[in-house]
Amino acid sequence: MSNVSLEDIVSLCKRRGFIYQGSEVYGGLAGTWDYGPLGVALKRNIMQLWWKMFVDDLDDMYGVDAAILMNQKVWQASGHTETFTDPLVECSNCHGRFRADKIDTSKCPACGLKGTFGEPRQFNMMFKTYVGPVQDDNSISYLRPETAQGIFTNYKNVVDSFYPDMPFGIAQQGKAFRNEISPRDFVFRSREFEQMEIEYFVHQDQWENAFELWRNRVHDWFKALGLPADMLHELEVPKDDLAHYSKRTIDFEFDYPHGRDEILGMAYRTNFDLGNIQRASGKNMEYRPKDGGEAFVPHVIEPSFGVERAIMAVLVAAYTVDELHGEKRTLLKLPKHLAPVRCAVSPLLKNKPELVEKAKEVYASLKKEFGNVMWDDNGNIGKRYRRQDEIGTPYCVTIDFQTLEDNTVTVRDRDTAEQTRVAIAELLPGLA
RNA sequence: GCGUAGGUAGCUUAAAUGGUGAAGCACCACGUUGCCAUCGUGGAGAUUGAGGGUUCGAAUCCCUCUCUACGCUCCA
Repeated sequence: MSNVSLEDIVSLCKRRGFIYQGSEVYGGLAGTWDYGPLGVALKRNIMQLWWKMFVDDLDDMYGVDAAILMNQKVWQASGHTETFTDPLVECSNCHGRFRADKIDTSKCPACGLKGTFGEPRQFNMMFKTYVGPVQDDNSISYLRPETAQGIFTNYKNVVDSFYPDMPFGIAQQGKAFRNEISPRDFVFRSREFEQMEIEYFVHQDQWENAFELWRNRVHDWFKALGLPADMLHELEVPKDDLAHYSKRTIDFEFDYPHGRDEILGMAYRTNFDLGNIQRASGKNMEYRPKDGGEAFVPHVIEPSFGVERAIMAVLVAAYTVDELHGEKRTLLKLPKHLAPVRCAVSPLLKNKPELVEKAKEVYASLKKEFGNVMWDDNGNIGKRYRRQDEIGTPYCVTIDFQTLEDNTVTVRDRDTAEQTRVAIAELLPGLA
């Protein structure tokens, strides 16, 4: 378990503009969260890092961005339509829940009492909607409950356009929607969330190699997020618990404030999905090796990342309370490439026009270079430092009287609170 | 969805058996302040989660809804 409470994280996120309750002015909407200025910056930094690590920096990866609304046949072929729309009944005594079409509803199979079931209700994890003006069975569509199918449905397109060597992968980032029974634990389980998913296509004989390859890449990812190894755990999902199409799954877990829980999952899904599409669509999903070898329907390794779960882990790992000059201080020790604000610029005193003017110059030049630079002349210099500590700004640049004489500034380090004098000309490369 | 506990200013908390809703921090303005939450003055900010009811009078009592936390349940 981590030593920070979920309450601390939620409070800081709201107070400092990271994450707010969705629809808050109207009393909220369960399972939805809105990102404020700092939150969206952190989120984008994380997603961009992922894209760079797993698409741009690799030779065997292709990116896609599929539509959220998909032909309902996608969800029929994948099994979601069937498995997400069961009629359920609940026992009013023991609260056991059962498929109304699978049991004798006159008696509860769990507690044995009679007449405890009410009317069966459709329990549908997929958000249903109608596409087009006519609302009938043919126009039904769903908000995707996972992004993976958008990759599978484009597998053939990517092969036809690029004819990549096997193995190769397709990556996608995007929203997914699930009507969770009980959203819980801040952004950990919500009804609208963001996934980053990869389907890595291999010949069946190669799946174990690919599994290890991605297992290592996942650990590189954790390292890039600055997550300490002792807060991360691999859970080898027991054979009995595996989905019927999976031969092996590892849940990567993190020590969240609410307990040890999944941060991402990695599954060997065999050729279940492409096989389903081939059957349902009648299109040939076979890959023809360039060397003239036998054609085959590729198997896949699927590393599936949750953005919000990564954000939460990053915040939890970064959240630190220490003591500085006899005062308690809260800081986020975010990796600097993830920090929402790269650096803050301040005049030592805001009522000295010559300091303010010089500081504005420095601010403008840094802003031009990094973009995410914050101007702060509120209160006194100590308060500004503490405020920046709390949002994880790695550096604070202060323009003082010596700056006016020799064009040097002080750069104050978030973690050590140490200050060093740096020539303005050296500032850009120093902060990069 | 079920059970339990809650929701008071941006945050943290006060408000005796129903009787004008406060404070600290944060925020804004002015002054002060030569390097780690200075000090002073002034200001703004709350139909007490929403809606209804009881009452002369409701943050407080009742009902409905909503949101959050915890336990079940659920969980590609």
